[in-house]
Order: sequence, then structure tokens, then C-alpha cells
Amino acid sequence: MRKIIVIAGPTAVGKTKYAIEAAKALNGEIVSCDSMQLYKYMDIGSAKPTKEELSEVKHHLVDIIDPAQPFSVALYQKLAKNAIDEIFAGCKIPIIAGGTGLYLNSLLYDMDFSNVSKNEELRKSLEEDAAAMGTEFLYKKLESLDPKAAERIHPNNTKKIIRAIEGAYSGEKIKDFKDCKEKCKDYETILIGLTRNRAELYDRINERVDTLVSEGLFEEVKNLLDMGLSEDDISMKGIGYKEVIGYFEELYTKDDAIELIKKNTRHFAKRQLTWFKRYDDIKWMNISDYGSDSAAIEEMIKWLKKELEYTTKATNPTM
RNA sequence: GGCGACAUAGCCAAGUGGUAAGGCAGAGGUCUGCAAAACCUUUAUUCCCCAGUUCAAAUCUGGGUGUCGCCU
Repeated sequence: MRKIIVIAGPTAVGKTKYAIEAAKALNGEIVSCDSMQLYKYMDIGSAKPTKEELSEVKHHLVDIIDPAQPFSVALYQKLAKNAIDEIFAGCKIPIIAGGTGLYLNSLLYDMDFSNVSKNEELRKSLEEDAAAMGTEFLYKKLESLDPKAAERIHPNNTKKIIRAIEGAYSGEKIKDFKDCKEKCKDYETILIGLTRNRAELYDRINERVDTLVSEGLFEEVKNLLDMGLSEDDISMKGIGYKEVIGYFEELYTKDDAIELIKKNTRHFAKRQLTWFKRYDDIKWMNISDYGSDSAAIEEMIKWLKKELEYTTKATNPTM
């Protein structure tokens, strides 16, 4: 069976570098699994790979959509699967790299997004109901429409309640991920999780935010606003973007904005780790345990090579 | 040296006699179409120290220590 490599991990752990080294060593191409690096013009805040890095190894799904366009997991799944097929067609190994857990799930599991697409008008009217009558009102509505969904969704989680009602109205109830945890059968997955000791990871995050600022994060956000984007665009709700907008709106000082970005990024990294901990077949690599990046990369590549060979033999009875 | 105010978790704090609010940070978690989103759980056997009053003290009294302010 065809094999893909997945390199997951929290933000600022060093995924970009590790993925590129793996791709170079194993004749691979990278498929980004990052909900922000997809957007054009959002280079600094999303910590995209540099031009040099992009030229070293072919990257898919970076810099491909306009930040004014809405995006969703369903579309990601489609684009990523196309990219994976394309890479296989070129006889190379797809290396999925990124930290967006839900997007990754759409590749690892047989998640079917074909049924209920979003209904803008319905969402809007439900949001108005929530604002006017409170989230409890919506929750009660969901309890009568789809009691099973109501059971697993917390009464405070307006967003998920709305999505579930949307599904119920369309006749196709939103599925519970737990009910269909079938692995995707298009390929076999070698899953590696990069991490670092928490304190070290947080230090790296803080340092990286300072670097992004010195590289011109504030100017980048200003340009995006000049292009007509606003805080209402999904793309502008990313960490690093929304906080800078808050500064431009004079909600707080520049230093406070920077501290806020650091804090939100740390929280985000923690949530990412929580997400990846659920994968029981993930091979964790704590980079802090190795003396240097090069040592860790060497070890990672050694392991990946072994896995590639093993799965080949295991799945090919003629050998 | 004198006078005054203050001292509660890593930080910001509420509580002024009835058994330690809340927020932030930290930790853990949930996840099927905005996911860098949204949401949930958790954190002081003890209130600077010692003694006293009281059935009962973070709260009242005395002493000590520390910080800040003012005066000389």
C-alpha cells in the first residue's frame, strides 16, 4: 500500500525544518496541514516557510487561497487528497506537515463531509436568536431536533450548537467523530509527533513572536487591512492578526498586543498537543532529549526509513 | 528617629467575627464544514510571624517583621 508520512506537532516546535529535511532525505514533497499558511499575503504572521525553504522542496497547499475567501475542512480534505495523489503520481512520498488537528483528521480518517454544507442564512438567523434569547434557547432547540448531538455538545458552545442545528434541519445529522473512527484506506500512514519540553517550547514561542514583529508583522496586517480585509474575515482571526488589529483599534498598546500574541500562541500550542495526544499510533519525538536539531533530525530520518521499509515488506507478500 | 497606610495562591485581588469570591498565569480535556476557532474541568486544610480575646479570627487586641508614603 502507498504510504504517507505525517509530521505533526505544536506551533514553533520546528516542523518546517524537520519536514524539509525529511523530504530531502526521502525524496518527498510536502503537503502543508496548516489553516493559516494556505492564505496568500499572510506570510509573516502565519510563519510560512521562507522563499528559500519553499524552493528547496516542493510544497503543496501553501499560499493558494485569497484571504477574503471562506475556507473549510471539507475543502482542505479535497485539495490535500488531490495533492497526495499528484505526489504519488510523481513517484514521490507525500509528507504531511502541520498543526491543524481537524484538517489532519480529515486525512487520517474516513471523514465524510459531503452531506451538510453550510447554510449562511440559517446560521445568521440562529446567531441572532442566540444573541436575543440566549444560547440556552438554541440548546433547547437542538435537544428537540437532535438529542444525541445535544448530549455531546456543551450548552455554552454556541458555534457547535448552530452547526448541529444546521445539520438537523438539512436532514443529515452531524456525525459524532467517535462513531466513525475508521482509518482512511487510501494510504498507510507513518505518524510522527514532534514536541519539546514545555518550558523550551514556550521560550521558542516567545522568541518567535518577537522575530515576527521585527520582520514586519504589524506592517503586514496594515497592508491586509488596506487591501480591504477586516477583523470579520476568517483569515484575520488567526493569532498574530487579530491582536494587531486590536492594537490598531487602540484597544491596548503595542507591547500589550505582542504579549497577547505570545499568550494566545502558547495556549494554542497546548491545545495542539492535547489534540495529537489522542492519536494512539503516533510516534512521539521529544526534541529536547536530543542534543541538537541535527541529531534529532538524523534520528527521525533513520526511524522513517525503517518504517518505510517495514511497511513495504509487511504489505507486499511477493517480497 | 516620628507618624500613617498596607501585608490573602506565581500575579492582580474580594472578603472587616460564622468556616477563604473572582480574574490572569499554570495544568488537564472536548472536537465531523470559521479549528490559529469554539467550549469545558481544575488550582490556598489557610490569609507575613508570635501571643491574646472568643463557642468561632483572614477579619478584633498587643507585640514583632516587611513594604510603601509622609514628616523631621
